[in-house]
Amino acid sequence: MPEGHTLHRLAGELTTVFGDRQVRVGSPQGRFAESAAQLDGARLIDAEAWGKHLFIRFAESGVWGRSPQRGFPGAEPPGVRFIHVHLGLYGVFAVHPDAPELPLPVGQVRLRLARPGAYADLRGATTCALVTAAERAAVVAKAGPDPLRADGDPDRAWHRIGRSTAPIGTLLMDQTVLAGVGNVYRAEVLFRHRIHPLRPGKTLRASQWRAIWDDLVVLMTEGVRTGRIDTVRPEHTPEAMGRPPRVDDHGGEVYVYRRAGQACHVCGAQVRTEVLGGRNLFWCARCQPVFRSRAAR
DNA sequence: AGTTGATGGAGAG
DNA sequence: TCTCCCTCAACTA
Repeated sequence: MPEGHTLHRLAGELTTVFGDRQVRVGSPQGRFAESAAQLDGARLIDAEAWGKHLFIRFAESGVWGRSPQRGFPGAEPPGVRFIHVHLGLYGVFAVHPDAPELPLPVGQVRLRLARPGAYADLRGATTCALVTAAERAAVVAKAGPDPLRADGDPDRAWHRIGRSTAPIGTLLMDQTVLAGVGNVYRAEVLFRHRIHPLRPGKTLRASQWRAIWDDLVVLMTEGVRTGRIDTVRPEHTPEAMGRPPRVDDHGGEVYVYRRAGQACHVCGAQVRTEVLGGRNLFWCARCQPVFRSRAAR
C-alpha cells in the first residue's frame, strides 16, 4: 500500500519502536545479508521519509548514547549510515511493536529489525540498500517537494507544472515534480478539484495548483494518521449516501480509483479508465470535463 | 497448477 | 514506449 503516507507512517512507527535503541539487523531471505551483518547490533537513531523513500539512520557500529544529531539530517557525524528502503508496487514493511516472542520468518523476509519485545519484517521492496549520507542526499536532491514534509514547497512544483505541456495526471506522478503522490491520490485529488487528468499542466491556474497542494497536505496527513486512503467528503460517505461501503484490499473510501464502469458518487455517470504511461487512470468525464466554460465555473 | 495484477520506478532502445 | 524486477493474493482451469 505504498504511497507517501505509508512511508511517513512507517518512519514514525520505526522511530517510536526502535529509535535510540540497539537493534538486531538480519536478512532471513539472504539478499541483504552482507549489509545486515555490518549493521547488526548498531544503534538505530531514527527513520525519516521523503516522498516514497524511507531512510533508517544508524550510528556507527559500537557507538552508544543519545545522538545530538537526531532530527538534524544536515550535519551527519562521520560513520552514520542509512538503510534506504523503497517499497515499489507491493512491498510491505510490517512493524510488530509488541511481540514477546520473535517468530520464525514467514515468506521472503528481506530485512528484519528486532529488539527485545518488538520486530519489523520487510518483504517485496524494490530497494533495500545500505547507503552513506552522501548517497542519501543524492536521492533527496532528485525528489520534488513532499506535501507531508514541513519543508515541502508547493512553488517548487509549480515551477515545473505551470510551464509543462505534459498532462497534470503525469506530472502529479512524477516524483521529481512532487514527491509522495501515487496512483490513488492522483486520481482522487484530480476528481476533488474537477480537473481532467489529461489537461496540460500549463493550463492550470496557480490558484488551482495551490488548492490541489493544500488538499494533498490534508488528505495525506489523514492517510498517515489512519494508514489508509480516504478521500470522500462527509456528504459522500457510505453512511451519508446509504450505499454499501467499499470492500477492497486497502479499504479506503474513494471517488474514482479502481471504480471503472461504476456510477460516480456525485453525478451518477460511469467512471472512466484509460492507461497513461503504463498506469491506470480513473476519472469521471462529467465531473472532470476536458474544457470548462466560464459559465460552468 | 498456472496466470494476473497491484498504491513503483529504473534502464534500455 | 517497452521490459524487467520485487512478492503474494486472487483469480482461472
